[in-house]
Amino acid sequence: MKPAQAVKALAALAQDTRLAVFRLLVQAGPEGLAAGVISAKLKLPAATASFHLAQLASAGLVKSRSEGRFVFYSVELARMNEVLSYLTENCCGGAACEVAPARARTAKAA
Amino acid sequence: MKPAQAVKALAALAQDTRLAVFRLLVQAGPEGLAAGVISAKLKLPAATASFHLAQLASAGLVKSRSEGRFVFYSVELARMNEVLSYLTENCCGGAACEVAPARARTAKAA
DNA sequence: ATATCATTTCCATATCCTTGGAAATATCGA
DNA sequence: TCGATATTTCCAAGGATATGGAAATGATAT
Repeated sequence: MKPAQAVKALAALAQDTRLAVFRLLVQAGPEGLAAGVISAKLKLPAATASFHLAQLASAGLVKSRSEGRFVFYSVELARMNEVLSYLTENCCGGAACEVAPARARTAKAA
Repeated sequence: MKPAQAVKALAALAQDTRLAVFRLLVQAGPEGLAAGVISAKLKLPAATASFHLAQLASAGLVKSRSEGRFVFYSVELARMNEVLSYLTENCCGGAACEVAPARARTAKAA
């Protein structure tokens, strides 16, 4: 996963409404939820929900499937995994993140 | 970790320059790097680097320590861990995320 | 004290993001 | 076909973020 993709995925999750949508879809499982159900559950105007779902989809974090006039959205766990891997590999000391509870000591450097 | 904090941390990382700064600091290890070194390495104006460092600090992802007229920034791995935990617990099917891997390219694991 | 260097704050600008009503599109049922 | 329902696209505010020059702050050595 390239940094640009990681940034896009992180940005997709870095917003209250979208994070709520994503969490809802995680709970919903593989079948996902219809767009209308999502906007109803989160009390969002349809246009707003649609906008955020499009963002999440564009980041590869959710996928959509049409069923009649409904559009079901569900999470792409594989993508989420890639994001987590990216963060673990690039933004922690590798596996160190699990191990080091971070309590650095003072030192000098140049 | 509350959703609001998670959003803030994710937003801090969801920006090219800041992600680059953070990754640089991860590589730098516990001693961190002086603000000037960071802006030099990433070819950023001092004001810009300072702005992004403040964002990261405000999200709790980095901390700063003054040494003379230098200010060293270093990562807060514990915080990063919290973010990863949050994502794993809330944005995957719990442990399910580990189990459903990406068949795309899982080349570099640690 | 003063010149110098490191960093931050101030501020204006440009750009991107979010929101949601209204119109458009698509599907179903009768 | 018509009318109701589901969802998306269009669009226009309003708000939030990013950028970087310039001034302010803080620290050091001489």
